[in-house]
Amino acid sequence: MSKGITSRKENYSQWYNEIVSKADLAENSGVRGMMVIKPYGYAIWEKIQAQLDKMFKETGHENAYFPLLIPKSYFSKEASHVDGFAKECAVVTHYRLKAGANGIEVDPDAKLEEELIIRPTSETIIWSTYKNWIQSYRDLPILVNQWANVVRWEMRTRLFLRTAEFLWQEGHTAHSNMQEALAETNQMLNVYAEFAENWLAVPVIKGAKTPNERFAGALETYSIEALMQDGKALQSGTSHFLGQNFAKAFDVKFTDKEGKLDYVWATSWGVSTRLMGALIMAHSDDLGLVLPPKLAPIQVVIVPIYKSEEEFNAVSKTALEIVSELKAKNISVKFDNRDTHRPGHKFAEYELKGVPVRIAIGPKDLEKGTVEIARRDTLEKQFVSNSNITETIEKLLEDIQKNIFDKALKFREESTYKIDSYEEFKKQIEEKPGFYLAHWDGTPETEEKIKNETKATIRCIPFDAPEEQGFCMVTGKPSNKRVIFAKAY
RNA sequence: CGGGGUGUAGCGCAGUCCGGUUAGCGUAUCUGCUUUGGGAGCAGAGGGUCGCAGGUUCGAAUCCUGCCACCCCGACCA
Repeated sequence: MSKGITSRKENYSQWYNEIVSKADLAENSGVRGMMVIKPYGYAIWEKIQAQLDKMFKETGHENAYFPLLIPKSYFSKEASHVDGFAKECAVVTHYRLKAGANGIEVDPDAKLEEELIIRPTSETIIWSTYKNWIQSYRDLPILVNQWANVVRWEMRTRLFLRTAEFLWQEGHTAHSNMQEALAETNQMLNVYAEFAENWLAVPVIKGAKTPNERFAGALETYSIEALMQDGKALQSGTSHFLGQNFAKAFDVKFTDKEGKLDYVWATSWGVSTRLMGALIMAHSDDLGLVLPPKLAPIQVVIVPIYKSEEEFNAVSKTALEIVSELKAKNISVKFDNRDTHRPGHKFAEYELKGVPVRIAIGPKDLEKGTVEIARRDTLEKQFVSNSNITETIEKLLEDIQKNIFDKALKFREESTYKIDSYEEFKKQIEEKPGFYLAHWDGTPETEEKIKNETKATIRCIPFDAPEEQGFCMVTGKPSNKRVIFAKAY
């Protein structure tokens, strides 16, 4: 492994790529735009999954699984949905190969009568199924989630941030009335925000998308928006209020308490492996990945320092005692006893991989009855007496979790600007990318004009934006709250 | 799909303009010895369809033709 990585200042996107590859998170595969998630990266994703899954179940949801392939006819039932996804769908047209003149080839006799779409999202197959599940208000609500992969044929891809195939969860719920569906949409956005802030340690802004940025087929799209260290926004989770659009498209009606037929109300919500991108870009530094302790596959690593075999044995004895103490406290710990690498190499390696806490034990420590404890986020080191190790580490893990959140929040606050002049906006968003709070006249035309001229888009209309009379920075028309503009991933 | 670029050892590259030893360097790998409190040192070894297919030539990584792949920049997007 070559030493060091490109600094953020030097080349931010190269820095990102190097962290992904050198921290062993993922790599490109033989299929353009599709990634291999490596064991260390997948271990983080599993932790993300485990926690979200728990939160979904706590809010009454159940997991299920729907097919990967969707008949083209299902897909085309909801008009705006088709418009939104048509250009990035992979299509299955045949079901057999045969040996041909140039090796293996598609058997032209095995053409499918109806072509199948590889799901870019599952609303259509799910609503065609829900039709059979729902007759009465007694069948509602349906609160289902699925963990799955989806394919969107992206032209330009980046590991985790935009890949042609990605892993995600998609929740699909059905309700008997609008209020309940809207409440669900809100609830799940709150679940995402809580997860982002308390687990990923990434502060997010909750808000509504403008019509331009809405999910294809939704009446409302809510999102959580995070700010990355280069001043670009990353949409980190979305929750959609679908109204009765899909129920109408798939003819899903139920009989209410009064015996009247009505269409079912729907929501859908998802987060993806893109969260890994958020995690990386929010906290990491020029030495490598920085992981929040709550999601780190290895929370503590122990590096032995020794010359002779006797020294190694003595150090190991202490190390193994610490391992069992920490394990008893449910802290994941690795004792790196490889003899093939020297301590300095290991230090650098675990910094690159973002392990939150490192313990080094050598002969000098054994004499003094101490160990050296280093934290990844601030790089501070301290010597701690053997009797206080577990306690110190428990506190340290909490501190690190909190500290990286605070740091990210401070960065976001310092990179958020109120702006009223469009001229100023155009200049500043180039020089100092970040969140720009500005008045907007509410029209898609103005939003489009700003996008074309600056590449910045409205990330969301924040829920907590205070009422404030002002004037659209472009057209001068009246506006009563500020929206967030930023360049986005 | 438009514009630009690159394909040479696992990875990163030189060599290509101007054809000519056995295709080289860094790193990684393997072996041995010395090392081990911040990415070890020395010595030795292994590893190549030079993107693919044709052509020109006594001779092609190098020149010509066609094809393929990947990367960057745009249009589209979680």
